[in-house]
Amino acid sequence: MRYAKEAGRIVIEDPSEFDPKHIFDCGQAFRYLKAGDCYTVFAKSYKCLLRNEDGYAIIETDNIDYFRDYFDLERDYAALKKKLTGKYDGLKSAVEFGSGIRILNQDPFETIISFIISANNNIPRIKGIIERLCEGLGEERGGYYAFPAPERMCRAEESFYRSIGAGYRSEYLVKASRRLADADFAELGRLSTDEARKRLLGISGVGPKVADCVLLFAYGKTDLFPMDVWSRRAYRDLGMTPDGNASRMSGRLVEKFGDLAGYAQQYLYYYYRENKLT
DNA sequence: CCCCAGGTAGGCT
DNA sequence: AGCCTACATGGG
Repeated sequence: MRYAKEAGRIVIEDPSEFDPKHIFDCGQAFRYLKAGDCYTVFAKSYKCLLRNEDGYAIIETDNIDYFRDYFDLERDYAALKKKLTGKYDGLKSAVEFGSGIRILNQDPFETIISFIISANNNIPRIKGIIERLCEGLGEERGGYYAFPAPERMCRAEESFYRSIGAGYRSEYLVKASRRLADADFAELGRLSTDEARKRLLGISGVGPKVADCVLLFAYGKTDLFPMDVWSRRAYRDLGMTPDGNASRMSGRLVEKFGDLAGYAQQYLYYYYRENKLT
C-alpha cells in the first residue's frame, strides 16, 4: 500500500484499503477510543491517533515503525481481496462491506490475555476489563497506561482480576501469566501453525478459538479459520453443510481457502456480525 | 425472570 | 475422541 512517512505521522494516500472503523469494529483489538471519525489506539506500550484529512488517512504517532508493522502496511490488500472474490463464491458482499479491514500484527502476550478475557464475553465488557487491567497493572506512559508485562501480571492475585470484572476467567489469567512470564514469544512465531497452536493450547484459558485468534492477530498466521457463532452462520452461505463440529468445519474452510482462510474469516465475521445475519 | 456474549475446563462416556 | 455443563458479569 502506498504511504508516506513524515515527522510524527504516516499519510495513507488511498484510504480505500485502510478504514479505522472496519479495522477496529471487526473485533481483533479492544484498546481503542472512538470520537467521531477519530480513533485513539493503544497497543503494547504505544499510542497512535487515526484521523482523516482531505481524503487521506493519517496515523499520528511517536512510534512510526511500530505502527507501520502493527497496521500491516506493507501488505497489498487490494490484491488480496481480488484474489479472494475472484476465486471463491459467497465472499463478494462481505469483502466489499469490510473493504478497509487490515489484519493487525499485535503483541503476542497482549493478544493471548485479551482473548482469554474475550471467552464467553461481549465486546463492550471485554474492552472495559482490559482497560481496568492496564490502569491497575500497566506502566504509566503520560496520560495513558501500557499493557502490563507478564512479569507484572503474574504477581497480581486472582482477587485483583475479579475486582476488574474478569469473573471466572481470573484463575486463567493468573495461571497464563505465570506460564508466560519467561516465554519466548518470538520462537513461537517461527513454528508452523499447527505446532504453534499446540503450544498455545497448553495455556490455561486458551482453547481452539482463542489459539486461532492469537495466531491470526498476533503472529500473522492465515492458514486457519477461527470458528465462532458468526462464522458458523456464514458456513452455509459458502455452499457448505454445517455438521455442528467447530474443529471439522474450521478444517474444511482451511482446505478451501488455504493461506487466505484467516482473511476470509475476518471479512465474513465482520459482515455477519455487523449486519446481524442469521 | 429469561437469553446472550469472538469459549474453555473438567468430568463423563 | 466426542458430548455435557458450570462458569462471572452486565446488558437487553
